[in-house]
Amino acid sequence: METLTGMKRTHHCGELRTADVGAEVVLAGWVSRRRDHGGLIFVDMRDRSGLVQIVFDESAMAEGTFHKAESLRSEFVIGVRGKVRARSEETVNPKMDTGEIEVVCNELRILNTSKTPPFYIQDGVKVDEMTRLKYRYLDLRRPELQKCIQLRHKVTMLMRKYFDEHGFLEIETPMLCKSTPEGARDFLVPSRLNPGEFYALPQSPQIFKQLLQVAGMEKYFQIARCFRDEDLRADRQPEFTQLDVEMSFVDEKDIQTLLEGLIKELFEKLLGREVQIPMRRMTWDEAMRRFGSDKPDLRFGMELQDISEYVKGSDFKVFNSVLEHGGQVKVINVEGYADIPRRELDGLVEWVKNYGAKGLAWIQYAGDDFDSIKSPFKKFYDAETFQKIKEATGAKTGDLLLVIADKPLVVAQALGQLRLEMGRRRGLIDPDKLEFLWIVDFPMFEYSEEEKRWKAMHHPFTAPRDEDIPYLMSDPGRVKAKAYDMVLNGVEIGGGSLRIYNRELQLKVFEALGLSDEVAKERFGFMMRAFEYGTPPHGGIAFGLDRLIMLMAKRPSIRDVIAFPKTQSASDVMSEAPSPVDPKQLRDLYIRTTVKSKEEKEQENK
RNA sequence: GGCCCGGUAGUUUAGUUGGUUAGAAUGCCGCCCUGUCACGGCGGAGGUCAUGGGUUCAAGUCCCAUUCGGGUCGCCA
Repeated sequence: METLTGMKRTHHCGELRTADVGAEVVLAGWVSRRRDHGGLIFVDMRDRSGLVQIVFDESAMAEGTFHKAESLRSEFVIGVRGKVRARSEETVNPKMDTGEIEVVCNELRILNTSKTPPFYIQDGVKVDEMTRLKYRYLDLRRPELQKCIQLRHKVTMLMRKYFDEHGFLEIETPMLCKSTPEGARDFLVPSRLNPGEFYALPQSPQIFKQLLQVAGMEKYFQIARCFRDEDLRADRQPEFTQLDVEMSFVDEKDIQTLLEGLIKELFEKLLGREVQIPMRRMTWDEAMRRFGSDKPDLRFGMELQDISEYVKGSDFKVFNSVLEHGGQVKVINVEGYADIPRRELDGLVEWVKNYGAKGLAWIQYAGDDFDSIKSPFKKFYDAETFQKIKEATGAKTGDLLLVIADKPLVVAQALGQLRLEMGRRRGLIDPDKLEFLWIVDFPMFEYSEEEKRWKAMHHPFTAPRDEDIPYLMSDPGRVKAKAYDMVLNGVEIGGGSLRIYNRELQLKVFEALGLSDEVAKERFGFMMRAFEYGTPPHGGIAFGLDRLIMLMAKRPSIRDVIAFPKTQSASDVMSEAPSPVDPKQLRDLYIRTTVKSKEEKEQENK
């Protein structure tokens, strides 16, 4: 094994160009590929800047050096001293950034060898994700993942600069916190010094950032790690990072404008994409009505339309019963798809059931006359009704209406999802578009059927609209909150609100949520005490950093922009966390487990 | 917790109604090769068919359970 002593790196591989021809350079990096022609060996050498071709010419170098070059294998770590040379016209490689030059080696040091890697270190490799995760440090060598991690760095650097320039202080908040079971499940941390008691890892720094406003910090931000012990998704990890912001003496507009400015800078400076500000705003009610979602994807139309008034009062029992019970009948128009295969329709009927709908109907306007219209409820209505629906929805001959009848929330959910699915299937979604918007006027509460009580839609510190305060107890469903989400292409990337800063109002909201004085005091007493000492009006927002970077990098999974992500079962296949611990560790923590270990279960099965 | 998809050389995979020695590509190893860039030529090694059980004369293939990975519903204030 050799060292770098006396060999100081002068350049990075990927940055060499024709302008460097003639220069004596020293490079360090990995062997990406080796092409051995006998007396002539080419090596594609890689560092984080890219690739460059190194030439080893037997006739033009020391015998020992050439011999060493023959022993090179994939992912060996090497140091190369050599001269940059222009390639002759026929040997230029237009596919490489450095393809017009090559480096003729005159000194080679093998700094480390490598086992043959389990997969190519190359973009676009088709490898099982588990293998990639097990060898994450190799996967991360691939240029496309290097770019993701580099982008992430640039994003956080720019965020820090932006907030610093706007007078914000970056302040760290504790990782060991008080557990507040309202909301997501907490990760718990046992306390050795306080037997039987537990900390929780923060689901977000929410309470602390509000207390920092009480503390007079006025403008706070943090790039904060958060933890939620819930099931994972392609865009959800048990630990994730959020850009957390809170400020005093502001209104919604101030916060939205600040964040619009940040997003604009991020997309323009890092991606060269223009962002129009101010962004459009849409109320939650409108978004649900038109798109069936509180995070509508505005890259295409196909809006939900209500046809209840045209189909009511017929002999069709399904619609009647829905309409009599406060439901609605809504449609989306899949343009030009009246000739949808019956098999696909049947598939969609099953598909919508995943989203709570009991079924799906349709109208196929296959031709201009009544005879050519196909619909499962055709026999219950006359030609005029179908004509009216056609006009009201703006459907044309050749179009397909997909119909869902149910309670408004179910219609929104199922038809909203169906809209997205049909948008994808029909290729209506332009992947290059950027459609930002703010969703505002969220409901303050949503009713939990499971728990038979009202729950905070955002969180219990969100301020209700002033005019709705009288209805907090009498009609919680009509209370709207001073809350807002930023949505990009159908993905919620950030959300925030103005907070309650009045102690009495906060207690009232706790009451509306069914938290008894005692429970509220036990969980949030320290916050209520703080609120007795001059809390400024304040509000803030949090952005999902991982999700934002995933979208910026156009990656299908959040895992691609996190250096060491977890699998869907929240484990790390590389380090094999979580794992059983030594019984002594548990004794120190006064913890006795009743769960059988994996090993014990295996023994039992045998 | 529910539903769906998947696990076959290092990697990506083929494998028919259950039937001979599980086939290919790539990677790997050896030899040859001075202009390749997915270099080429010749030769070679490499398989717990995820695990356990069952059906059968016979299981990669059929059945059950488990496990791991992925997607999703619930969940995610």
